[in-house]
This record gives sequence, C-alpha cells and structure tokens, in this order.
Amino acid sequence: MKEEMTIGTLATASDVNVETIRFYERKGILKQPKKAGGFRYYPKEYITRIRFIKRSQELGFTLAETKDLLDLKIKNQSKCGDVLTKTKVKIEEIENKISDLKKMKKSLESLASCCVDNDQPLSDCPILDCFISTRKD
Amino acid sequence: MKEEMTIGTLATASDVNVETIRFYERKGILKQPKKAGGFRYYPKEYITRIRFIKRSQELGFTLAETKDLLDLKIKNQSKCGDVLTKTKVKIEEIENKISDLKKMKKSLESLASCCVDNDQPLSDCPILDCFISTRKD
DNA sequence: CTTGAGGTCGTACCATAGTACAGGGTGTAT
DNA sequence: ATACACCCTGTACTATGGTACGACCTCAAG
Repeated sequence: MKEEMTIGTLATASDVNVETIRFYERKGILKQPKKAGGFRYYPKEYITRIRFIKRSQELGFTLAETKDLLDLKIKNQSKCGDVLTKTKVKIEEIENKISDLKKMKKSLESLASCCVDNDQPLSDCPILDCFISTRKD
Repeated sequence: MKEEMTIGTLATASDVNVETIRFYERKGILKQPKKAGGFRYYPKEYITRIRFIKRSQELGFTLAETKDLLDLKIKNQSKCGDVLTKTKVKIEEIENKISDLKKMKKSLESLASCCVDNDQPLSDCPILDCFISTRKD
C-alpha cells in the first residue's frame, strides 16, 4: 500500500475540513504536496503537520505565529532557543489576557452586586447606571 | 447655545472615529438622529450612549450584546433582572476564558521547561516535539 | 459669492480563520 | 463506457469591529 493520500482522506484523518487544508496551503502554512493529474497527494507526515497546527492553535498561537514556528523547523540553522523565545512571549501575552479578564470579571461582579431587586423597572436599574459611572475616564 | 452637534464633534467628544459612529448606526446600535439638510444632528445624550458602548466592550460584551443591553433600556417593560442575567452569563464566559488561558499557560510552561539547551539545533528541540506529543487526543 | 472644512452615501478594504459553491476535470468501479 | 465520487481553481461569503475612500453636497466665514 502507498503511503499517500488525497486531500479528502487527509482531511478525514486530520479531522479538519478539505477547504481548511487548501486554505492553509494558500496561506503558506502547509506546503504544496506533489501533484499528479492535478490532484494533491499527501504523504502521511501531513497528518502530523496538521496536528501540529491545531495543537499550536490550542496553545494560543495564531496561524501566522504557527507558520513562523513551522518555518523555524524548516530552516536548519534555527536554534532551540528561537522556539523558547516565542513560547515565552506567548506565555506573557496569555498572562496579560488573564489579568485583563480578571479585571473585567471584577467590574462585572461589582455591577451585579448593585442590583438589589430583580423586578425593579429598568429605569431604576443600578447596573446600567453603574455601567456608565464606573467607566474609567 | 444649541445642545446639538454634528458627527465630527460627537466623534471628538466621544473619542471615537466618525466612521465608527456611522458604523454603529448601520448596525442599529445607535439610532439615527434627526437630520437637517442631510446632516446628522446629535443631542449630547449620544456621548453617554457611545461611552456606554465603549464601556460595555471593555467589560467583554460584543457589539451585538451591547445592542441587546441598549434595546432592553428602550423597552420600558424590561426588568432589572434581565440585565443582571446577562451580566452573570458574561461573568461565567469570562471565567471559562480565564480557565482556558490558564491551561494554555501551563502547557506552554511545561513545554518551555523541556528546553535545556538554547543552542541546540532545532532538529533536537524538545519543545517542538512536545508540541506534538502533548496533544490531547 | 466663493472657498474650504466637514458633512453625505456607498462601497471596498483590513485582520482572523475559515466555509461554501459554481463549473469544470479525474479516477475508479461496474 | 458510463456513472458517480471525488478533486480542481477561483471567487464570494461568514463573523467581528471597524477603517478608508471616491464623488458629491452643505454650511459658515470672509
């Protein structure tokens, strides 16, 4: 049996849409495989690559960043530290997002605590008032 | 002095782009003000409304959700509890995002700790390997 | 009354991450 | 040999939150 597959088989095996694979190719994230009769034929390593992309997204990397990571892999003069740096930058970004979200959560909680009576008409709703007055100017 | 202003003045006063105001109008988030000679003339309440929208975004609400909030305000049979409910849903969403981000961060940190030698060639980079092998299947 | 700032509308464009589809070509099985 | 599933390219469309621009119009000052 040949180790190659068409795009549909790869898509099923990788659990993504056929269109997504073509989209990644257009974006340069997946390189064009050999073609025969106009059809793309993928070696099974592509399953691993797509898995990598998906994992990378789960870890918070954008497609552009994922492309960088994969490009590093291709350039063989790349050093492990290059990847470590990108990873550390991403960790910081995530930390910032977490702290922003925590601030939001606190603001919303303090808004929620304004509300003493659910059946109050909205004209007297303290939450909406707080919405305005708690804005940092 | 009249309490009305043109779109440019409103934009400056609200610290948003003129185009943004027109965009909000198209989206139904801001209602059309009275027009004279084709020009939009805004009462100053619109400054408060745009502030509300911006504050709402800061709090993690999308424009669609902000529109819901503002629509609640308009329907006078709305109850304060309606707003409280939306606020609580949003708090939960934020909590979920935070926990997702924390997971990402942990994964990245464990990847980073794989790297023992920055100058290692990438072919031996443990981070990239971990990328694949730590994927939850 | 002319000029220039700032208004109008409609449409196109940006990033992000895809999805959908028309109109055609190919590959394999019966 | 023909059907049918699958593939091809290219383009348009989705959502989100805007930004930018051309061509034209209006208002206020000098």
